[in-house]
Amino acid sequence: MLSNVTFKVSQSACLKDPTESELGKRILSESINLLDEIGLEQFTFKKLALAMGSTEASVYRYFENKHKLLVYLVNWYWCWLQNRILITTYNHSSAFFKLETAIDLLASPIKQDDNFEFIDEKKLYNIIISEGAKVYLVKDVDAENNEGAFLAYKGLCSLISKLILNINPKYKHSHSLASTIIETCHNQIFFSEHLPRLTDVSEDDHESLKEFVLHLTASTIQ
Amino acid sequence: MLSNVTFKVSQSACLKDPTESELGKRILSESINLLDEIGLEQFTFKKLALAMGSTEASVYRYFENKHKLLVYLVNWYWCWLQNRILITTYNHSSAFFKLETAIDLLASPIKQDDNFEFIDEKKLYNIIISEGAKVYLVKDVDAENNEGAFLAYKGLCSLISKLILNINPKYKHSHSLASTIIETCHNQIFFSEHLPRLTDVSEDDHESLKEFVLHLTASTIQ
Amino acid sequence: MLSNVTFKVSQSACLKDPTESELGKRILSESINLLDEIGLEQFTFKKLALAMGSTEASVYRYFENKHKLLVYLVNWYWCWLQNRILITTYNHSSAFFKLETAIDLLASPIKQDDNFEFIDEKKLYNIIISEGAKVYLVKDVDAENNEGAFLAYKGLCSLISKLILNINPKYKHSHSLASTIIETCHNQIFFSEHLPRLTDVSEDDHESLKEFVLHLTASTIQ
Amino acid sequence: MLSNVTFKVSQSACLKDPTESELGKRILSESINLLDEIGLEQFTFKKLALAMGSTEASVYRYFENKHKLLVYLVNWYWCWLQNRILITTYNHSSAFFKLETAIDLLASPIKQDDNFEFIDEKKLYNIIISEGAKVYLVKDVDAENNEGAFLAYKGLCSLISKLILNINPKYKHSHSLASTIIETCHNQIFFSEHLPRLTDVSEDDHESLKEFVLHLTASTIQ
DNA sequence: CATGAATGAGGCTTCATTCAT
DNA sequence: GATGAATGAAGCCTCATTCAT
Repeated sequence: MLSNVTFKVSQSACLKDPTESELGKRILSESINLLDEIGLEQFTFKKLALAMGSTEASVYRYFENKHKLLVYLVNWYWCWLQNRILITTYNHSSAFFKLETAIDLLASPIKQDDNFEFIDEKKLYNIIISEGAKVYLVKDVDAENNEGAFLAYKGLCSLISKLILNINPKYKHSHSLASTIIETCHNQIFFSEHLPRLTDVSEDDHESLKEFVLHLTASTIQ
Repeated sequence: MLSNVTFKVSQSACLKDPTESELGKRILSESINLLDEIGLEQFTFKKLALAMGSTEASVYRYFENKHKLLVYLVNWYWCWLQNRILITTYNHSSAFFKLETAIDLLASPIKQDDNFEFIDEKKLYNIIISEGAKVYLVKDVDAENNEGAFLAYKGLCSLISKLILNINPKYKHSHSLASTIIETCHNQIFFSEHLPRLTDVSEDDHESLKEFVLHLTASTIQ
Repeated sequence: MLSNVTFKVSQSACLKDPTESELGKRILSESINLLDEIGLEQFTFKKLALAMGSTEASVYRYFENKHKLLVYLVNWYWCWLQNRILITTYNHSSAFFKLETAIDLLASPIKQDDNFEFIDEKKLYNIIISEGAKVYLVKDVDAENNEGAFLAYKGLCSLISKLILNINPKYKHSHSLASTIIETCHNQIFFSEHLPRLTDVSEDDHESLKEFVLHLTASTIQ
Repeated sequence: MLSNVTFKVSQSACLKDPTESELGKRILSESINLLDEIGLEQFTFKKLALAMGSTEASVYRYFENKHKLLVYLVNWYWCWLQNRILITTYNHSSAFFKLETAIDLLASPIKQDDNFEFIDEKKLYNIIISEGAKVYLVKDVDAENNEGAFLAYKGLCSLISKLILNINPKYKHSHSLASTIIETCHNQIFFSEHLPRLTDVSEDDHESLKEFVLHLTASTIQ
């Protein structure tokens, strides 16, 4: 069954694979709850450990620091999304349909996925929207990049870029457009929830967001 | 003289207007240096005070915390930009030219402006690109919004939105497109410097960035 | 009055001169109590702050870490001793008497000195004996040496070395003998208290220690 | 064969004889490497386990803590040295030659000894010089003494003391002189490497060190 | 016997802030 | 108004140790 396809998140973000132990999975699920609730700035391993009924030291066995933990979660999302796009478009040949599917998935909350019962997809989507950009907006982005922290993002971007080029092989800015599509989907949702005067999208109106991004994309590629 | 047009940054971000004292101006100029150098996460009032040859207590007279200081600086940029767009397009009637001018200004480093000798515009532009989004990607964005922290961003967005509507009064997503233009300009520069596989723009190739954004904008509006 | 002669301990060991504030003096006197009581390994700034009724943060304003604090105290001793030797031998011309005086002072507990009411000289002497060598027996001894951490020891050693050369200008190992005298005095007291089979000196029998060291010194120089 | 003479290090320092298993020998050899490299303060069982490719728990089966491990290594040195002195002087009758041999061995790096291929003698000698005193300069020296932690040092001291008394049976401070000889040899080497103004011995000039100590010893005994 | 996982405790350090001058 | 000193709280991290296999 295709939906059973699984994936490995880059191990560079963690010291020990959290999906391979009960404690590790609890770290993931509780950190998603806590990040969603209090945000990255207020999030600490001490609070996480308290919420989990464990200790900071135990968390440190899995993740060097909270930034690495966020990198892991965001990578999980990027991997999951790329996977989803591939699965959903598997039997289709229309490049346009594939691109539409990608935008659809980007603009909608993560579908609950029973393969990952330790991930609350709705909350993780909120984290992506509110904290996602912070994985790269840091001073040592270059060092982290060298460690492969953004390979999944690049993979996703490359996938979308190829769909764009399938539609119009002569389009010059396929990578830029791909990353713009990704960032815009998340940004516009954030704005719709918190700064409505920066968007025309209403809160939870994912259809409208999709329409905006799809029209922008289609127009740009011609 | 038009170039003498000045502006007031929203006072909600600061306890005391930093432009009205020598110390205040030194806080602004040194914090720009330091933020550019070490980034927001590593930036503290202690380090700032040390760099200034002053004390933390003195900084606290002007800004409640480092986040408010960043809000002040980013607001300064938004005000300055809106101002620049207005000045540069003052004598022109073409809506398209005006929009092109806005994109040009967004995609280029801030021009050194002798009215603000305490601002190093090149460094501030770097800060906008690397740290700008962090002013709103916080848990208490709604509270800050109520205090008016983002009025300047909304003003800028509204200005661009109107230019869009001047060109095509029927376009449905003028605000979304406006904020997308703004965010994309900054994002693509960041990617060009740190994550080149997410963009087609080369480092410092502002012309190429402009071309991408302008084409995207024009295509989208029709 | 000669006995009023004072001195400044090298400031490289501290961030802020502890003798110039009440808090600083309390740090010195309480750290002497605590180091004497529990030893360097068990000593922490947290315990010191607790004993002082203050906070770790306050201690950190004066000393970077416990090692620097020990360096300060040991330097204080070396300065005090050199001073004492100079004062006590001021009016004398016999080099041999001077050397005898130096050994006498090295082999005896520090005399209570009213110029430094915040120093418990008896306890500081215990610290010198038990912890003194640890100021240089560390991996970054070379870096600390460059910062001048051992200038006072070198000064003391140089003083004794000169006394040796006054007695026998042809003696080849005056510096080695000087440092041997210093270290031996402290070592033998430690052994007399804890490992009596390594010494012939009985506990608190400073006369016997003096006799041993003086005889060794005199014989060696001839 | 005399050179095959072996010895047992006091078992009080360890929970399980490290020389009787492969893992135990690797603990010894890797801890010598690591102590030489980073010093006792920075040394932890975690780092040791990492360097060995083993786990902290495994190390704990052999040694209670890093201090006990150091005690073991230093005792090994003391036993080895006493052994060496005995072997080297076995066929000789001159007490003076024997004392000279002892000083020679104390003042020189440990000779590589093929009976102990898991001991890097050069590095162990460095550890003795830099960390040796720390085995007794601790608060619970008396308790450790009762457990027999310093029997080997006392044995070595007693041996040298007897050589001294062989030369001059009336000398009053043979134990003090013996411990002074031992400590001075190590101290002067440390000074020659790190604090040259405290010694006349040049780095690696073991001949000069021997000359100094031998002259001091001979003069003192008469 | 050896190991991998987990943890309680505490170390060191800095932050953000207040107080007194 | 500006500053220097002090501090409470908390962050981040590591250590030493135990447990279960």
